[in-house]
Amino acid sequence: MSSCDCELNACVLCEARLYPGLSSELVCRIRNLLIRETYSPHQTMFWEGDTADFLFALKAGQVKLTTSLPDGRQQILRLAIAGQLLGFESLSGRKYSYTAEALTEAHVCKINRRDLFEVIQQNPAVSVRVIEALSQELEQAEMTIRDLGLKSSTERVASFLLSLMPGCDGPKKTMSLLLSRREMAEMLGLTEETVSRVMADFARREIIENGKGCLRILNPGWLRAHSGIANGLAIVGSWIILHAATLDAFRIWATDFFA
Amino acid sequence: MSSCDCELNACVLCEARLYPGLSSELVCRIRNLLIRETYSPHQTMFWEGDTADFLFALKAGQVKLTTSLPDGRQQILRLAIAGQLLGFESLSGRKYSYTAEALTEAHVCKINRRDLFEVIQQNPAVSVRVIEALSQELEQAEMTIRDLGLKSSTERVASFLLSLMPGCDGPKKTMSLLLSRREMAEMLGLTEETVSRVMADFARREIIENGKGCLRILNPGWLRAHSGIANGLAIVGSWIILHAATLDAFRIWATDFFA
DNA sequence: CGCCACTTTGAGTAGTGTCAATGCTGGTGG
DNA sequence: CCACCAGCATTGACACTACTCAAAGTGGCG
Repeated sequence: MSSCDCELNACVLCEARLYPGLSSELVCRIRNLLIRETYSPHQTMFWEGDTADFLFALKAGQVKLTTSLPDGRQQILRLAIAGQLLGFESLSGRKYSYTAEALTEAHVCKINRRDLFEVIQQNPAVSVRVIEALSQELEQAEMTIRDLGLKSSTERVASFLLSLMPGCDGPKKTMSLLLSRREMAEMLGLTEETVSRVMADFARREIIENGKGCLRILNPGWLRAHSGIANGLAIVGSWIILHAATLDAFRIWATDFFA
Repeated sequence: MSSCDCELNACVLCEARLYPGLSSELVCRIRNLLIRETYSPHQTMFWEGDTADFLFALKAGQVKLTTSLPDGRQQILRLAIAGQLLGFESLSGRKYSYTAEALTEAHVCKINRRDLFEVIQQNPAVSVRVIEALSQELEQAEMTIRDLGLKSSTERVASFLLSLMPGCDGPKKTMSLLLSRREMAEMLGLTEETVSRVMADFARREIIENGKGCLRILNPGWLRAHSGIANGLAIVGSWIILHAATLDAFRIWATDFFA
């Protein structure tokens, strides 16, 4: 595993644990099919509509994926982060369905269609990994559909801000906001002005505090309560889940109803 | 291939061409891992939040996939049609991220997690097929995101109606509309009343003609022109494409500009 | 026949989009 | 060094889309 010139460990396609039972020479041979590239901020990795020759694995950095309507209206599909794969269209030789633009410096490795096919055919473990990555992105996309279909502007901005926080509700520390108001708007299906108004409103209520390119969440609880995901009463599949705080109100309603 | 009791050909997981080079006995063994089921209209195949034990392949019929916000607002993610796979969450043993409800009588076969894993590990061709299915659904989901983020109510209804037509712009023949106004609204991120108004408007302008549960598109051209996908000028990636009709207007603008 | 679910339509309004003006900041060129 | 400019953000006034609430029409079914 150390006899060749491949040095990458952060890439989903490169990780040794993907190739269980393979000799280290073989692993290195696979690794050598990968092309390393670095993109600087604002640089475009590929354009929507270009023929999809490569599958990209993002090792570090953030990438913005956008698509457009013919008249120029633009939508950000999602922000890709380290560990994700871009350009699955390459597998079936279609065209990229979105434009990928680096937001930060971005380190990727890419693999061309033919090589990818070979690797997948020969290494079931890789296929499984790819399938899992794809299915998680699909699930994520479906959550976005739900949000765009159902949520108000306030809820959209609130859940967007929460999505920037690293999972856990850690201490209210400053984090970087790579997107401009316009880009946030393009991501949330709103206008620049609406986003600006909502953000300004949040700042006035001391829910957030925003500097240039950075942001501090002062009251994550408020955001959660107004992000449309936690309302005291949850309907999940065939289950109705009541938050303790809601229960009293429900009891009153119920006694009234059954009286 | 004919010596066992498997009789299915319409299912992506069952098709013999997926298993090139396998003996017919082996193909039959795989086929025997599949469980056939039939659902009647309005029957629920699985609920959002249930543990995902099975991957479903839809052989015939249409299925509605919905997800909800905790307060009950509901969003239709998409309509699944014959040939598609549902419930990829089963692969990683997660929970279903949506509820699947049959719109018509639906024939499926399902396979449990353990068996699925085995088939995938042993048959690269199956993996590739699954990856392609997934990546197409992801692309479809991304188009939905774009539409919900950017389009007006008229554009949403127009493109929805077009999506019901079988690709080609055939003769204006009657087709079935399985969704109620409420369901169309839940799919398009609108309200029942808005959808009703737009549809009534289309009918008054003789763009469509609607009976109960069916629909005839009289003027597909108008719909295309107002679906946000064809405006004479297209910006695709780094390319600017002008429709001939737009070219004159552009020339005028350009001469003016460079004067 | 009445009931029910679904659809259509109207009136009024809340929430966003549109347009325009202002201020701020960082970069550029004289 | 400063003047200038372009881009970004904020804010206000206003318009308009789509939502809300309400009422009435339609068709199927027991």
